[in-house]
Amino acid sequence: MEAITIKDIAKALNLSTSTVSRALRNSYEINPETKKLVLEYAEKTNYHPNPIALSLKENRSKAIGVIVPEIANNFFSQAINGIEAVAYNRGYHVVIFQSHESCERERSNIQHLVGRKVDGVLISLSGETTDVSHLQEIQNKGVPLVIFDRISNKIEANEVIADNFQGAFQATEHLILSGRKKIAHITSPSLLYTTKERLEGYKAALEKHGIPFDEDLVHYCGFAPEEARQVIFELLDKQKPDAIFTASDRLALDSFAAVKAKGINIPEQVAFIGFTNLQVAHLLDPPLSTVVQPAFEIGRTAAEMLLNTIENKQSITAVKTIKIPTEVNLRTSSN
Amino acid sequence: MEAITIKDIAKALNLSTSTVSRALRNSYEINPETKKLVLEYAEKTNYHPNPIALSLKENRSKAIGVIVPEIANNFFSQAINGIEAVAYNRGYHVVIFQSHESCERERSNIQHLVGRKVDGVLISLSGETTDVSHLQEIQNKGVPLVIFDRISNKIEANEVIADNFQGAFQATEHLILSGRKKIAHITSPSLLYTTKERLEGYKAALEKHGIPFDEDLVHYCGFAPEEARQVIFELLDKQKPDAIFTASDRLALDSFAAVKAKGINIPEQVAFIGFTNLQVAHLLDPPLSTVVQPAFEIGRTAAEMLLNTIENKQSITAVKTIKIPTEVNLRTSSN
DNA sequence: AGCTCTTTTGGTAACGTTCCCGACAACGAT
DNA sequence: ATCGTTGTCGGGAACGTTACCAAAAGAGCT
Repeated sequence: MEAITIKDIAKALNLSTSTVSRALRNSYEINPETKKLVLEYAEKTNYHPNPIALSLKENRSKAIGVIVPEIANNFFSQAINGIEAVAYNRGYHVVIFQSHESCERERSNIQHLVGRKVDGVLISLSGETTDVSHLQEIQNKGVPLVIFDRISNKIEANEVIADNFQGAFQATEHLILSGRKKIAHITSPSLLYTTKERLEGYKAALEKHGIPFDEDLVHYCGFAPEEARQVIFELLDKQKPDAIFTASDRLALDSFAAVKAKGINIPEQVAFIGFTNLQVAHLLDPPLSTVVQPAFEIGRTAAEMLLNTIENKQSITAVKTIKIPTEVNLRTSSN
Repeated sequence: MEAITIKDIAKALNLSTSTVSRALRNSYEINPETKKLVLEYAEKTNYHPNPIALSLKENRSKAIGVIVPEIANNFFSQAINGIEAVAYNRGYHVVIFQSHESCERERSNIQHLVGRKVDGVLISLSGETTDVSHLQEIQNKGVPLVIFDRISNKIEANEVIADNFQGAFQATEHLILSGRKKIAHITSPSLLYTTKERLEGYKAALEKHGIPFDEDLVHYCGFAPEEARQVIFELLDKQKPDAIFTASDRLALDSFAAVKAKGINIPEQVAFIGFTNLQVAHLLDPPLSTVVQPAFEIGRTAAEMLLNTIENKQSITAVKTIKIPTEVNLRTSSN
């Protein structure tokens, strides 16, 4: 039950492999009758060209690679759906890998993808990644690359991001306008690009409304499961904020749960707003205000950018960054 | 900036390709000095063997393929994490594909995977898949295969599933014991294996407690976004159930939202329990009772099974089905 | 000296495909 | 009749790697 090859067809029809090859590609220099013969035989025997042999010869694969930290994260799975939507329409397969927030895994994934000659790579950096030499390397090799959401300023590449500053600014300003003064910000590791942008938005809103920035109200959380809980507990005991603004899907949930576990009323005692793509936000108790990133559209845009550079509709040298607006959904949790 | 090959090394060191190849594989029949020379040069030039060439030659790839309907579904992303955990430890890459509940996409993904010579395939069937000839085909070709969660009785293969019957039975019985009599069951398309099993569990619980089975209380929902909402609205108007038991992640959420949108109190007017792996169940309003599938463990078990057959620690012919217990988490929504 | 036996290396085919080059008719034009 | 042209086809190399079969040289033996 081995797969049939071009050689098998050639032998069966008493032709040469080159003739068969050309017949299958519908070359003009093949006799229509021969062509028909070959095509019919191929159809009958369920012939499929061996993509590996093709990749070896042509150094391409009609597939693009996607590396995200964690598909269980709503933002990323939605972004992937955006990516698949355009890739599929344009005839590309999408190969999905997770870095699990590990730089080593990320490097290994990159290795695997370029080794297998994907035509391009879409990546959102792991929370551990500071050194981006692996990206620089594939870029030097000429592999088209687009970084989305979690980008890095250590490398010049095509990028697609949400307007994190705007989202954070709006969220914070909303909390201020609803009368809150001690607004805590629970956020991701400080080296992430998104972390910085959101922090800036947060600061800018404070400044605009004359509220002094208090370092003790900002807490960076790693990816350990219990970390956010601890941080929130401590925060509620010591700084006693009257509002909490969290970055990231994961932190929003963990923090939300922690505040409730402490028996603190939302929004009466503490207002809450999260930077998250949770689809159940409106079903929570109380319904959670969110800053939503246009995940699907980010994925779509990034994939379009990548495919355009792959197909040379877009020059590789002129890198650019596309910023997509975020959306604020106000619900009960923030008044 | 092209990748370096064995030929390049051979030329540079004035050796034959076969010698270089053997030196790199640390063959015993190579002079230690030559070996050292080659290894050092390879290290220096950052040589990596071309996996495509290897696959072409050896018909394998040290990668396994996973096909799931939708990674945005918690159950599947958790299962994938289980799969990756064992695959990574055993030196395999995991290539993830989504069928988006489309049989055609599923077939295309299968094609791509076997074409690219993955060493085995893990799959959970799309909601549309009735004809499993594509699976039969790859099984005939000798590609190791494990089906998990959404299995099919039209093909004999290694399978890993949750104990859907038990979960549904327990959920239904719990609703009965808490005094409910008109228990609706909102479930997935009837052709899915999980649908049938859960329905059987539901029926069995009814029967045990002498409640007649009412066909009108069972509703099958497709994958359209608004479908569950419509079904719930109609159900609440006509049959007026005093409890709802839903299958699947998606249906639990959509139904839950629909009931709330109708202004019906949970659990006072209608008790609610869902078959779901939602991580936020305890944060909902009211906290949602759930039957939880051991997603991670299902993935882990399936991957182990697959890798064992790949590495011939397990015979291909003796197929078996592993069933893993579900867990019931009772919360406010069901009293 | 002639023989076999190791040790170490090289050459080549093969995996499946495409592409370049050339071969060989048949044909019309000079 | 000779010459280019056109239409069809086959042969071979190449992509990067490994496996098999030789081959050469030296060592040790009778």
